Amino acid sequence: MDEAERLHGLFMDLVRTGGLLQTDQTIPGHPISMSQAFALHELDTETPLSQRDLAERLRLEKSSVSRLASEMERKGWLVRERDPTNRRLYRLRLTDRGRALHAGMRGAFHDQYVRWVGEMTPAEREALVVGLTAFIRVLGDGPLPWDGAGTHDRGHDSDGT
Amino acid sequence: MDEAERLHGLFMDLVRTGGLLQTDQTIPGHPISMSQAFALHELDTETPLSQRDLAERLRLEKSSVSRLASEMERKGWLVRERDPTNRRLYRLRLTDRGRALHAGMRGAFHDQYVRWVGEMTPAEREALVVGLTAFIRVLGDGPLPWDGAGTHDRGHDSDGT
DNA sequence: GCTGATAGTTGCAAGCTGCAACTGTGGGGA
DNA sequence: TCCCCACAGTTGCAGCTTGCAACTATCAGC
Repeated sequence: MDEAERLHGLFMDLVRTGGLLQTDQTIPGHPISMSQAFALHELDTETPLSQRDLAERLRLEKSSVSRLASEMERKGWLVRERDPTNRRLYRLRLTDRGRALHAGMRGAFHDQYVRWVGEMTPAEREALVVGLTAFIRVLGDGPLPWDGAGTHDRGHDSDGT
Repeated sequence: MDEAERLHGLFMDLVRTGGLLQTDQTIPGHPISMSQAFALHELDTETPLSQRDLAERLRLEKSSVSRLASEMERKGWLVRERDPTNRRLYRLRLTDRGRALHAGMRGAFHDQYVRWVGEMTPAEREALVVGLTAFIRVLGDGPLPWDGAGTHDRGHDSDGT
């Protein structure tokens, strides 16, 4: 079996074991969706992003991000102030509350990560970091297979409709 | 920065770069959802599973799997025959068509995996396989942080409702 | 035969997403 | 200066998937 094959299996397992199919992923104790959590992560920096920027990073449609940001603002996790230089743009900035939430989440996850890391050998840890880093680098280069990058029109219609 | 911290960042990147936030993930050329694709993967074995089994592996609610299986049957990818020994159970079996679809998908992905693997050094490839294998092993042991495993009732309501 | 457990189904509501159409702002050319 | 186009963001709409709860069917044990 070649390495590509093995990777395929590994990722299937990862998604399966990680329960990544569920759509309601929330963080224990926090009524927050996956997207919101990632937005928190992306926005917890010095330089404020625009919604367009955020959409790009999250790989979401601008309208989704619009709603996302709106909801997060409603919850008091961020503020949307217009960029004085270009009033078309928003400058999304986390509030203290937003940063605190992010920190809390990080903490909660940290424990879990420590537990996981603790169950791996040093060699495995090292391998995971190295391998994953490389993989993400490679991932970022080309288009993704599920981005419709390829053949949305190949002949064989395997559907039974 | 400790290793847990680094892992956290890596997984954030993985989800982000992998575009795992989108919900409409489909395979190019095949009108198939993520869950269906994984079901195909799980069912493409010798021993037929019951819907309950499939639900467990996919970490989905039985009702979701019921609909999933029903839809896949409608598309002609599998048949649901009752287990003669226990007629409460279904025995989900892929049809030839279902297996062919799975094989086609594997093929399509294979190309992508080969491309990815091709852009990594042998050491990185090896590391990814080793690290990911270990991680999945560890993942499978304990509960997942987003399974509501913990505190759905901790005091501090960070929500602003 | 009755009771309780288990597998699966269905009604219902919720959440998130993309697309298309629309508003508001900014920049450049006539 | 005025007009037209590009770009950021918003909203209406429909689609898809999910979980929960209530219900049916089957089976096992008393």
